[in-house]
Amino acid sequence: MTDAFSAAAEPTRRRILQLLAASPRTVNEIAAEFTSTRSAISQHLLLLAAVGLVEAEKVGRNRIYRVQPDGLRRLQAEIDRFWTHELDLLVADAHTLAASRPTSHSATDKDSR
Amino acid sequence: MTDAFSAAAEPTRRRILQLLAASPRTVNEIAAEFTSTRSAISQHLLLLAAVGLVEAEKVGRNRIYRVQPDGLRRLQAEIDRFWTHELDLLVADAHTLAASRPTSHSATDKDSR
DNA sequence: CGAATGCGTTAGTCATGACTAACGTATTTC
DNA sequence: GAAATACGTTAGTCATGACTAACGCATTCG
Repeated sequence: MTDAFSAAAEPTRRRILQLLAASPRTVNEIAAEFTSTRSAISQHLLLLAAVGLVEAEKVGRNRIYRVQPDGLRRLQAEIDRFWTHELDLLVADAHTLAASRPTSHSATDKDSR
Repeated sequence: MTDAFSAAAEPTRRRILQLLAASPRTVNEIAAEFTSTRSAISQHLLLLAAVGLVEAEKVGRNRIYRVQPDGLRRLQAEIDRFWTHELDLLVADAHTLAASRPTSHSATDKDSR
């Protein structure tokens, strides 16, 4: 697991990143948002730190984790590189198709979201 | 593995999606781009089809895979939902910081990429 | 009709990731 | 200084995913 894309894709880590983006937190504060143990969350945090998506600041006996903006920018670059021109065109096609065929299954599917 | 985000994050599947976005292909044509067996690629394709990111059209004894634009749109929506307002702000900060502190560690780190 | 081709399927292996429990360490509190 | 707190660390389990090999089915070709 060396790339930020794969690291950020895991559902638990996605939530962690969103929590930390809202505001930096300690490990216990983060773990309080989940049902699994603090150890599990700590390991997720260490992984996120290993790929440079978060960083920790030790203050007293606490470790305050925060998102690392530069790592986040790398993640965005990875996603952008994946989201090639062709993919973009296909999505655009999906939009126009959904607009022109409002009664198709894709349109109802869109409503349910 | 039910969400498109996790499914698309796997490196091999990322490449498959990009290949299919450029143009639809048969399983053998796709497998030719990789070192692993056709079976492995086929299973990746079935997984991608299961989450609705690709679809197959049977023509003769070939199965032509193509990206499913609607599924791709769902993936984009998932990524957008992950990429919250806060994450966006942090990335914007990274940009301005990189511009204002070109000699900082983050700037040299950027150069090495 | 028999051989070859294109794929999906299945079984089984191997590596890896997510997790818990127990422990060790630094720091604060009393 | 002893207990409590906040972590990281380690070991070990369990589930899952990536993969190969072998097989089966349909389709095309000779």
